[in-house]
Amino acid sequence: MNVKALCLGALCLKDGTGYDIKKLFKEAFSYFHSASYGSIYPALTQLEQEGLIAMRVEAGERHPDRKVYSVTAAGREAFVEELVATEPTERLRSEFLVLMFFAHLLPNARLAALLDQVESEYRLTREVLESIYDCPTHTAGVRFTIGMGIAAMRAQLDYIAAQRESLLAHHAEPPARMPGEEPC
Amino acid sequence: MNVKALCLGALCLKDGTGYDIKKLFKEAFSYFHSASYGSIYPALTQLEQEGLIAMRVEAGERHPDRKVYSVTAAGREAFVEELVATEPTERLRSEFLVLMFFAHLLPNARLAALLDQVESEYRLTREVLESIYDCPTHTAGVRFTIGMGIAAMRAQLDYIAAQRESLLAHHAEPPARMPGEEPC
DNA sequence: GGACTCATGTAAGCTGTTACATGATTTC
DNA sequence: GAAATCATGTAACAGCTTACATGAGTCC
Repeated sequence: MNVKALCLGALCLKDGTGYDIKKLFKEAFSYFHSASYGSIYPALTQLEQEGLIAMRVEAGERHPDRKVYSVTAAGREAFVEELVATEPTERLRSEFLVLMFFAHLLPNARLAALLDQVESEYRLTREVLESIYDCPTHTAGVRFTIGMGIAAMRAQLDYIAAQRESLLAHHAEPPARMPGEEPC
Repeated sequence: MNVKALCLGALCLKDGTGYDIKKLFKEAFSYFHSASYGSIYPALTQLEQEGLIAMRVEAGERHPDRKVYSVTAAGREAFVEELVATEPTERLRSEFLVLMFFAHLLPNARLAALLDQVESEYRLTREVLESIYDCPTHTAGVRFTIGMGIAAMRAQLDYIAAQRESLLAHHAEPPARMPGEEPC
């Protein structure tokens, strides 16, 4: 599922502009996907050319002109087809865990700062997700994704809190390793 | 941190071939990063040209010739510099959660199958991580990353188990929404 | 007056994947 | 005899990000 398909999906929920879709990526989608204007606007142009979405211009009085897109019947059908064919893959890309993997190469102060930073980012994400969880307009599926994010954030925060002390205390100690022992 | 930097990092742990590094990505790194041969081999060529790693050929008797790379002093320095300058960003890209977000567009059977599939993938990941957790050669940092993966997998498995019934029971029910109510 | 929000787009370029190409050895 | 593991690489392409370019309105 690329950005194009996700824009189509976003418009299946509600008509909107490229700007609106970007907001959706920053808010509801943010825990599991992201996209920049540089991919959203070209995607919308293409979708329109393919007849999967339709565009109307709303002249602005107190704001710039908006190009409001809405999904067509063909577009809705195409999106459902795409959904059904999509495999539930996941991939995490965490520079934080890369840094932790090589923690023995970092100064203690930097390590402590990293943990602080990530902790506060996780906390913020958790708070944002918690604040939108209870909205009555959410479908069960939407609520499931938000809840999944909250569960992950909580577990990761608990884990960091539990490990912090021992990690900083033992930092820079070489691993206990017998001569000739093979790494596993 | 791109694949090139991570190859350099891998060689800071232990000399090895491109094939060995790919194995590291499939095993120890797999929870938080990935890379294919198509990016690893060109990265090694470049790193060698830059003098950050050195290559020797081990003629194979019972296997193909291997190009074994090892990090140079300059390479080790460059890697530490890169590490210190790296921000602890994270991004998840989950097609699974996209599918769940649009669950109301999927048939019930497909939804149930998705949950089964993801559950068994999480369980497998958790088992693999648990099986490598106790190795005495791990640094504290490496153990932290493995533990983080285990904590996340456990939380996500618990969450799916807790939500499954109600999700499938209420599936396809329209969200309770008052006329004129704005989505949030 | 400054910062933030609303609003749309392009172009260059980075990064990485997939598919292809090859072939020996080892394990079941 | 089949499948998996070991081993190296290239080329085409997908896909996305960053930086640039522009400008009005609104809130503090």
